[in-house]
Amino acid sequence: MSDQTAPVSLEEFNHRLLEISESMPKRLRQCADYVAQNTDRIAVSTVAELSTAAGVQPSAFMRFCQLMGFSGFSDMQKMFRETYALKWPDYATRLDNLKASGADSPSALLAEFVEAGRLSLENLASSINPETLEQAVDLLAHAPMIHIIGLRRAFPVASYLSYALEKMDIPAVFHDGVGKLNHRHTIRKGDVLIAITFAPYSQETVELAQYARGLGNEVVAITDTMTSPLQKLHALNLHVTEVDVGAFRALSATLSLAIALAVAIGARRDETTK
Amino acid sequence: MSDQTAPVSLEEFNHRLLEISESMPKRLRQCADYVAQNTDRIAVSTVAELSTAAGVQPSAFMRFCQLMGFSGFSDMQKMFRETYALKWPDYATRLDNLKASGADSPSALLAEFVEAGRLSLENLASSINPETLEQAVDLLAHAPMIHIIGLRRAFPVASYLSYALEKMDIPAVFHDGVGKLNHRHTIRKGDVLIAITFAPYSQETVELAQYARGLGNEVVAITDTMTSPLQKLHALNLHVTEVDVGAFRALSATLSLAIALAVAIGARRDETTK
DNA sequence: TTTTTTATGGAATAAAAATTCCATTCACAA
DNA sequence: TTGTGAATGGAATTTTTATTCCATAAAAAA
Repeated sequence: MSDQTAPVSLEEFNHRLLEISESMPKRLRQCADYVAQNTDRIAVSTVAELSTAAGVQPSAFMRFCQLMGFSGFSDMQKMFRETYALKWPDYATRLDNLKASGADSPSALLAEFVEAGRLSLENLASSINPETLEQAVDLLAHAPMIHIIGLRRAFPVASYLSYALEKMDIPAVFHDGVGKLNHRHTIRKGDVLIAITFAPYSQETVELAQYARGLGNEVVAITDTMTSPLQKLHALNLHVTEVDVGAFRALSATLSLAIALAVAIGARRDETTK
Repeated sequence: MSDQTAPVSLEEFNHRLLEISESMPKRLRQCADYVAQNTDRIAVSTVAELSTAAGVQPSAFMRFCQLMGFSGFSDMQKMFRETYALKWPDYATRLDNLKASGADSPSALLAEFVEAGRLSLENLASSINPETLEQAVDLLAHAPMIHIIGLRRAFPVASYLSYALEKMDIPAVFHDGVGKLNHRHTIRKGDVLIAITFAPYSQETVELAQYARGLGNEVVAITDTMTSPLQKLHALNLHVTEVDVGAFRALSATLSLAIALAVAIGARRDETTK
């Protein structure tokens, strides 16, 4: 079977997986990759299910189990079923555990950000107005070119938006501020600007929005309060409230909104080109 | 078998259990009691195991399953295996409202990303090992300089990390790849590199990590699977599994981890300078 | 007490799943 | 190109697990 003794814990399992997945042939590598991403499914699935999901034959999955040091699938599954009980205390308990490591330990802090993220996402789900979102998507899907600006704290959001649009082959200019170079002259009639900014509002972002508006272009704003300076410009406002942890925020909700916006634009454009 | 339709969720199951366990004969009551206390075992056990543990015959357990409204044990187990991973609570209703706007409307899409984000955060809370995180913070808090790299999809994470560290006056170099300029020579003895990359792993990130490791520097990796190439470098691995929506992911969990890491480093440094 | 209904245990059977085996394909070296 | 060994797919077989059935025991009703 195998020259090595079988892993008896998740750590050992992962270690072994890493060690040998490099040198595996194609099909077995597929198993390794699938297993690495879906470790939690092993305890509750059959070889047939797993092998199908991984895109291989049951017998190939079998060989994978043996390479991992187990006598077969059942043997491997046994390990997962046993260790599974330990990971089960539910989410609330787990958060408590993280926090328990000490009032200001890194894991307690992480737990707070996770909580804040969850709350922000819930807020987002209830506060976003489907019609406004719809309008924004419609506007952006028909724009010959989309311009994106977001600096400082909003920079990650802007860059992710650019990444997503680029992936979908949607023409977009990212006004990233590198070298203080200004790309404002790339804005043409009919183009739409996505401006992302949070208090304290960044000067450059507000100015670019004003400039675009001055040319008669539409502006979609992703911002945090109703009193944002972008409001005055009659920009189409997508309003996100993030829950802070101290002076920091995790941006979970803002990023989710951004990526949803991007994918929706992509989908809409596909429809209209058909 | 049963006049009633089978429960399709944990709530329904518990409700049913409560409702009928009163009127059950001795052995079946034993089953009900055992199941009420060990609900989590159902998905990963056989009838034989469960009936033994409950102190009854397999056939008795069988009858119990049927009384609960299932066609048999397999049918009941199926429900538990399916709900095993996804047991998100009742804000689901609000999401349903968003989805109601139409199957592929922007708000339905947003709802999916919100769900995915929440799941990812829950995964993060359970999969992060407090000790590993602690080690990473310790390492980074004592570094004379922190280097950060993360490109493509990981770029927003890297940039947010840089932003947060800068806000806290922690010396950091962001290897942002602008102009393909390479800042690798700024890495000095004792510096620590934070490398962020997800499949498909970006060449530049892996190379910088290898370079740093070659100089004898520590590397903290934020990555998605156990088979990441950074694993081989014996980097300190912080492992995040994001739930995808189609080909896209919202980065909620990764960003939360990043910001928690940054703030923890800041806090730790304040302590030690006192 | 006797009869009837209900519950129970355990063995027999059916179904499903794991595992093995072998013919075929593929990849590499000669 | 041809030969050789490794890798793969799929069907056959074995093992495990679920399910049914029925004889017996217990409880309830007559």
